[in-house]
Amino acid sequence: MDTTHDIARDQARYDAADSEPRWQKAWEDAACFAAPDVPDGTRPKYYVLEMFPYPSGRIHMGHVRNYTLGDVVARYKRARGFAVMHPMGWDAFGLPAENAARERGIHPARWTYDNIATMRGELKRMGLSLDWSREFATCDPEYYGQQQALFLDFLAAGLVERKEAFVNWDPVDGTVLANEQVIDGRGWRSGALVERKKLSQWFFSITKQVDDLLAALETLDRWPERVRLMQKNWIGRSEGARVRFALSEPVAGAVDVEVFTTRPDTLFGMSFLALSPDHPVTAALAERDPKVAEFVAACRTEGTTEAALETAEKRGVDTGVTVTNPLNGRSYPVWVANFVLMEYGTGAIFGCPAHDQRDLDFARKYALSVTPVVLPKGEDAAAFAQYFSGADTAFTDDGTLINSSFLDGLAVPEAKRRVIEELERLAAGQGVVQWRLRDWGVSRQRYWGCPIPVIHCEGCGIVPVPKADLPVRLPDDVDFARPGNPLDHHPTWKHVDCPRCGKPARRETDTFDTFVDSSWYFARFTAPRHPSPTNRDAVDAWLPVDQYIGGIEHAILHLLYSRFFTRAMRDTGHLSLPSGEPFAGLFTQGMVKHETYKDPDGRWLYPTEVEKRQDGLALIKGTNQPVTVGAVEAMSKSKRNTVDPGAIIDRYGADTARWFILSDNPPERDMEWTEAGVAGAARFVQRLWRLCNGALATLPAAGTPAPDGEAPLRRSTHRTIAGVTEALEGFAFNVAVARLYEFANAIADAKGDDAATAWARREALETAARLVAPMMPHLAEELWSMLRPGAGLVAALPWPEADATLVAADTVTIAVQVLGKLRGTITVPAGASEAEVLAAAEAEENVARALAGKTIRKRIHVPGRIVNFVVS
RNA sequence: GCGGGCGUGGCGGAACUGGUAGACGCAGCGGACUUAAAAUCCGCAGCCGGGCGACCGGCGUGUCGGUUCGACUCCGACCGCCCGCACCA
Repeated sequence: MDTTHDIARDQARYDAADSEPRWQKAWEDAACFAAPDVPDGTRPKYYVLEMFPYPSGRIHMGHVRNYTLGDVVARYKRARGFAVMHPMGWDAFGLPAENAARERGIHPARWTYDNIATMRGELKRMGLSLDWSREFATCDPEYYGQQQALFLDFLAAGLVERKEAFVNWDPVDGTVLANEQVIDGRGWRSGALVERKKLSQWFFSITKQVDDLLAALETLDRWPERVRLMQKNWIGRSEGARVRFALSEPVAGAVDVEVFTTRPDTLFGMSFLALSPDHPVTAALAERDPKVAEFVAACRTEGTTEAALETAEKRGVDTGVTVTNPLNGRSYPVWVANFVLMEYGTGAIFGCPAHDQRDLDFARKYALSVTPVVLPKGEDAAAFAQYFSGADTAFTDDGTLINSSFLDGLAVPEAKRRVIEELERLAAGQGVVQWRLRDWGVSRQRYWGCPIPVIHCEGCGIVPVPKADLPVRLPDDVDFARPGNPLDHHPTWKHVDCPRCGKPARRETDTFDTFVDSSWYFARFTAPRHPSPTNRDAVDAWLPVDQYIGGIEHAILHLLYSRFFTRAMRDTGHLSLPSGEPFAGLFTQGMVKHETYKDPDGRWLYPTEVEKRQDGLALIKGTNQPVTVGAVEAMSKSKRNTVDPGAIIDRYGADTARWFILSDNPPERDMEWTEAGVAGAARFVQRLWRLCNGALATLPAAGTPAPDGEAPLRRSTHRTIAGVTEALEGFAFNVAVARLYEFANAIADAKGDDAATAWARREALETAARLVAPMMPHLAEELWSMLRPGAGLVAALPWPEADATLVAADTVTIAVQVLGKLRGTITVPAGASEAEVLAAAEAEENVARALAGKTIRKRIHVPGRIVNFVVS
């Protein structure tokens, strides 16, 4: 290799490894990204937030994508004159830290804070314009202590309840399992069959706000439609009626059974009543009827896995008891059925097989009666009755009521109204709105979470920890060798005196669901060290978050809980936020995917282990062993199709990684990470730098007034400003990238060395530096410092303004069609009259040929766009 | 089953409010530079047909139909893929 040649080459290259840390330091020294505690009002505020990471150990490409998107927005908005809040922190409580403690003997706190240190370093290398002074981790006592204060206020305000609820109990490990730790009905670690166990737990009363949480979805016009839909479905509002059916004999004190139905209009088509296996009346019946008891026990043992639930056949058992339908006074059998859920409605239904598919399946199986009461439009009553003698498909649409006494002849909606009136008159039921959403259970029997600040006293009951005693800190000396919750078997921690009566009492040993931690962190960022949960001046000035960015996997729970929290915080005086909505704008980014590779033995290979040859064949690096190239899938450790962001930054620099991630496709879609794509991005970084470096010697001095003469490059410059601006405003980052590629081509093509072109070249290069800045901030600074030494940082510059007269074309190219088919184009002055345009169009050679011998019937002219001749 | 989204070259994708489909990039091909390679630069490139050629014609945005002077864009039906929810009464 020719060494001198190589050095010459290296000197003419942009060195990201040298440049990027330099500019990161320059931004830090100038405190470019520090947000004011309270915006001073001279500039509008803009709060950009990306979902904060769980400190799992290393950052991954999903983080890189997420934080790059947010950083583009933050830098762009800052340049547009906004006071920008762009903070970062850590969602630091959670199970993996406890697993590390159990598996490797590392304390959860140590593991977590070590990971945070690593990941903070990785994020800093990306050159993100974050205000690091606001950083916190949710496991900082300073943070979770304020969370405990919030909880106490919620408790006092009646937004918290204590109720019994089922948990997944692992009898071998003696521990509660999260749903994802239950695999095929067994504990993931012990393999023991998981039991449903009832425990007293804390609940946030999210259902108290359900109306507003649903209605306000309509106002979130900067949220993706599908997220709003998912929330809407999750909340699940349905209108119907509760109806009480008198039991033929009292059962354990109960004289009737209440059902919920959305189809009270079909009450005359009733065939049976079905109870959930978990219904209290079922429990009472089971005590005296072994058949019922046996059936209930059978339901308990299956039904745990979702797959089993889906495919489970409808089964039931007749209890021998009957109920009376309040409308017609007839008796119907009471069954216990496996498909009736205790968690929804009243845990009991009335069965109308003709108009509900599940009820029909059930009725056919047990030969129960089927009476049609809603006649489809245009159907003959007798024929319809005949149909139901054997049909397996229920009729669930609208129609006209039949066989229904006073409802006969009414349409379904009317019949519903009428029957509810009647039920209310009879005091046998009432119209109700039913919700699918249930209260949010927040108790977790775990160590690494925020302690729930209450004390259980035998005499006083549940006593809140006085605020002066907050935070209730997690003890450090915990034993993970024993199964179960370390807080529960800690020798001293839970033993405290009751704050009310002073007698020995017991601390709550449950900790909060980690979704609680992430439900208000965006508010805490506005005053992260404040001695109460929020500083009203700061939080009211900064909220709502103007642009929230993260993965679709949080579309329901995290966002819904946060929406609940801001409302609850408003009710308890911690913020005002009139809309109640924490996130005015939401953007959900797609996943980062990569090809998968396997060696001849079927083992997964990392992309770094694979070499792709020119002919497309893939081999294991350094060998001749063939590699099987598999599908492009979401990056995952198990499939080893991951690319380490650190390695990419080492090799190419952060700007290249950012640029590639933005350029590949629209940010809401899944992207494929490819080596060729990164290399292409790296090429552009060099090209832009070379374009600038190569032109430096010929540029006029900075600030020279524009000389006389035309330079077409100026039009490119100002059109690019307009184009990139429009693209960034619309989150079309891939389009912004394309405009900048075009611009680089235009700069390279403008070869003239006259004064006007040289001046335009400086303007173009300076503009390019500023327009790439949101996406490639380090390169932007480097270019700017070459073009304007000593002129400060791009990060502090306003966004370039497009000159409207240069954006507007002086000539326009107009397509000319004959009968809608393109026959040619003409170029005319921008202000040309219609007559001139039409004349030029008819004169165009190819158009003239197409028009020859035809009669023009109509001339359509859309100024600046098109001419179309209709001929015959 | 219910709800939602998406179908454009070899690939990712672009296209304002219905107005030149395929911008830009990746991969590819040809050329220049080089002893050679890398890097870089210049050029070609939807498909089919015709012409030595500048070019010309036809077809073309999942399929079929409709509205319109004109449809990737609007409407209807269908096909395919993806996502969410799901025994919710």
